Amino acid sequence: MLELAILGLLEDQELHGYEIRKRLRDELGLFSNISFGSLYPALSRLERCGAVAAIAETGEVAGGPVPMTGSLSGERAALRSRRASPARGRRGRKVYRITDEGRRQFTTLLSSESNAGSEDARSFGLRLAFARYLPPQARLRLLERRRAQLAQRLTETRAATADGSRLDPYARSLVEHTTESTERDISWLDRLIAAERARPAHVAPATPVPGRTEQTELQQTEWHREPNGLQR
Amino acid sequence: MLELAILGLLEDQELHGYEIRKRLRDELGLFSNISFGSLYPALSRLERCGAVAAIAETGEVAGGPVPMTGSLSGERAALRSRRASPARGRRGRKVYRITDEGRRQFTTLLSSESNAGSEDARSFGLRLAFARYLPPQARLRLLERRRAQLAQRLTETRAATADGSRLDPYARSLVEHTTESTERDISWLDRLIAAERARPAHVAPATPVPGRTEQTELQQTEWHREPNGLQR
DNA sequence: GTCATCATGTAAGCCGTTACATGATTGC
DNA sequence: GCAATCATGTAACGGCTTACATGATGAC
Repeated sequence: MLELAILGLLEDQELHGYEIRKRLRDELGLFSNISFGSLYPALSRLERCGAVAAIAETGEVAGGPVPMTGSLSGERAALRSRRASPARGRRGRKVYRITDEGRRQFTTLLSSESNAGSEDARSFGLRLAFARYLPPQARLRLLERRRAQLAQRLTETRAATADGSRLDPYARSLVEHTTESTERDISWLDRLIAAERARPAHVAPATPVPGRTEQTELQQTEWHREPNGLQR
Repeated sequence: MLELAILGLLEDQELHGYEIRKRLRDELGLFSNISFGSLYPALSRLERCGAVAAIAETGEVAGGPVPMTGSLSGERAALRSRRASPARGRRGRKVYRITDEGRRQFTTLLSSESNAGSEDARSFGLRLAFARYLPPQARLRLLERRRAQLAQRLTETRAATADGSRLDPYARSLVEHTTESTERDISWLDRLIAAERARPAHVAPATPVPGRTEQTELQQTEWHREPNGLQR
């Protein structure tokens, strides 16, 4: 899960850990504030199994300490730009780059429908965020699977709520609000699905392409966002 | 967390494990399908520390197998109604009842503002579902804390998204939808807060009272739900 | 010179999951 | 008789959090 997120971000560009965290938080809103305690170990794991490569940017001299990871990442010692560059050359900032193996893993993770039945909101959000790397049919399946799931939940909730419902006002308000949210999620998905269907099949071939081509198709569809008031 | 949910449900009536799971899923929509692997151990924990008491309803004879848990739950063997009752006397269905100690723990858990800063959606939902057991000021604080949190997240997201935003259409749609959802959550909270403020302070005293009295107050406030279309 | 921010990491633990094992009751 | 549902539990593990430890850089 976290691995998928990291690989997805690295598909676009090289990044260091701290920056990955920031992107996840500010840009995607996924994993709001993922902790370092899970981010760095994840990066280590990815590095260990060859999915990413680190280009150390340490201020230290080559033969220096380079503690525990020394024997593992030592072979990349040649690549460091020893504080030569101008732009805010911070401390031992390890910049990671995705490898071919990493790209392969990313694709596998992204399109894996192993957990087909039960996909939580975060998992779906993550996949959608990187949907541009999916082939069109897989993208459509992702959306439809999620839609079916939400629709089913809604049916079940309605069935359970239909009978009188002796909930107190707080619980009821919660349930109703949740239901409304789910309904909105579903109609949002319907818009996405419609846009996806409207896209000519031949535009994006099986090989994932980073963006641009698809932009027009999606954007000429009306998302009709009205600026709903929030001020207080 | 799970403990809080269980105690909250047991405040209302005696229940057995399987039924607790169902309520959580169908009624509150929280913990959608909590697994038995966490439910039953939680019940055991609660029983071990005296927060709940079990009234065994087993169909087995007293001296029977009663495998691994024998030494732990054996002392309640006296209380079983040996398939005497009429209504669908199922198998060894352990019905749990909350104790005074359990009620004390429930109050503590429910009103604990220890994790004040970061409260996730589920934790908030759970507390709101049992908000009727909170004294009015605590209830208001709960709502306002949540509101503040969402508002802040929104501000941060806007700040991060403001600059151009070179997100691809999928990621952008996701971010926009999330933002809208958060806005709706906030205005929902605003309605709840307003209703809470409108309630005369003397209606509900410090001691939590199960419902009824408060019903009228909350319901005369307009929640204005329009039946938003979902059919397909 | 000291404080906030950037930056990386380890250790312990919580809270939940899946998978497995068992068995009673009900309906066909 | 057999399957579906109800019902309870254990074992192993997963994924993320908090708390801790460290240190560089830049701003005031």
